[in-house]
Amino acid sequence: MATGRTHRPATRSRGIPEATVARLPLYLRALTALSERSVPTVSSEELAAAAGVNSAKLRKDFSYLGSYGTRGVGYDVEYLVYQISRELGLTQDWPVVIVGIGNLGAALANYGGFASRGFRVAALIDADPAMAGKPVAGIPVQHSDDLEKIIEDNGVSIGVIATPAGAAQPVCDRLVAAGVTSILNFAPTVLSVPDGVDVRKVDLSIELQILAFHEQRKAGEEHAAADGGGPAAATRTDSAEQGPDGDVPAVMPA
Amino acid sequence: MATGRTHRPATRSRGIPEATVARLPLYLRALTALSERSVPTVSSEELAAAAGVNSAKLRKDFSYLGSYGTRGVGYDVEYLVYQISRELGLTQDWPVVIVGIGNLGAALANYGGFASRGFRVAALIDADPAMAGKPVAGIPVQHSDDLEKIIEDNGVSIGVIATPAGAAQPVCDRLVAAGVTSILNFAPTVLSVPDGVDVRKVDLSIELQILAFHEQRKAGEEHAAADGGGPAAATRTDSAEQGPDGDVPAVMPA
DNA sequence: GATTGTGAAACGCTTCACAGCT
DNA sequence: AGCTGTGAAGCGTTTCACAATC
Repeated sequence: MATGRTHRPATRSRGIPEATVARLPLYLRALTALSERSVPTVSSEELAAAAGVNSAKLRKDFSYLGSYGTRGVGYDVEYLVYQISRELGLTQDWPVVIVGIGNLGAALANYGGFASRGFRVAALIDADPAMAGKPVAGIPVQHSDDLEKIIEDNGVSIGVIATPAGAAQPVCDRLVAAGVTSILNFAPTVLSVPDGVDVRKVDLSIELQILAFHEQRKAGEEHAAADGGGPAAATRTDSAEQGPDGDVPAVMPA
Repeated sequence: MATGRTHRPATRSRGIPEATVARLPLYLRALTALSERSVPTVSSEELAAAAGVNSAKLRKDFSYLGSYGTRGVGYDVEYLVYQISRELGLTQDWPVVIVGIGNLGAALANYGGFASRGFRVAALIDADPAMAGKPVAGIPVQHSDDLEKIIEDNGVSIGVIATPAGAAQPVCDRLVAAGVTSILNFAPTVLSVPDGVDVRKVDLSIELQILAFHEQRKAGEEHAAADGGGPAAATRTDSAEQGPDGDVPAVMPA
């Protein structure tokens, strides 16, 4: 029994808040860009602007990782890249399978951002026999009959589902049964998974609907725009938050 | 003058919390499925399970929209579908342009979830002259030289950016200059936009990195799994949250 | 008896503001 | 003088628990 916590108090893994975890990849991207330009150090202010968050939040986030900065100076770029990579588990190689090689699956297979972050597309899987053997992004597509074997042979623990909605749950079940414990779901369905499996989902249509909501509001609000006067109008909001990142990611501890 | 709030107290548009707005599409999807099966009413418990949230949250969410349920009975499915659609602005037609017709852009163009939700792909735009005229998802690709004209002619206010990272900001600037006020960004960059423009972003690699973080933790935690005994092990977590939905969407009021 | 709608408590995240270090 | 690291306050969200309603 040990601690006896049945449904986990909330997902804060070893003291790092989920909201912070969700931003680490953002910082990492900004830092990588700085690193490529051979910038040696950054202040929280500069890095925050590059990542699109505010500096107090960034400093608080980093404080959960440890004291990696130098007061009066800033953060060492290379050192931070390493620390964040390590924290995210990107110093190791993650074999990933993509199931469902339609337009989206192909796009994912071709996406450069994976390889550069420690993710390796170990296999592409599709249910269509006509696809079998056909190379996509230089990787031959394999038939879904062999899904279990592929997972086991490659030691895959992360699976990406890019199938139509109807196929997602069966595919998910097979992935999990074969040993996958993290799933990124692009199919517009709620997946049921056993305890210990994490699911994250990306739903393209949902994002558009949220935009439509705000867009609709704008149309019905032709006043605040006109009365503030002209001057401070077209200023860019460089450091504002954007997108579904100020997450409460709710990674399903399941 | 009016209220005099300069930088918006936080993005709660007309009393509906952002977190709630982000879940409305989820409820809508579940309700649509029930509607297709001709289910007349649902309880908060049932609908919550179908949407992957808990029922208290769902009831609270609906309470912001009004009192649309009947105590002792539940919610009328058709009525709720209508109310949520209206709230999200989906009863009107939203012309959308997709810029960058690579693998991802093509996948988006072919994605069925748009059309069924009031979104209409008004145009596909790409910078490659070789693509011009080529039909993708039945829509001929147009050259980006004509971007401004396309936006204006079609009255487009929502743009989707699926270009490489380097092209995203220039494309964004042109979209905004031409009148687009909501942007869904798939390029791995932070976009700067003027006030009044909303940006949401979807970053495939970030989602995987978050999964990797949790995956790494699992590997170093071989104890809670083994000692709880066998019985209650393989139970499905049907109603748990999943993915980046328990959002604080942080739609950039910009 | 069942189920909604909602105050109030609990929780986690963000922001402030400044002490502490270089 | 400059910038980090962080307690404490402020806010928004979730959850609880029960009165109101059918």
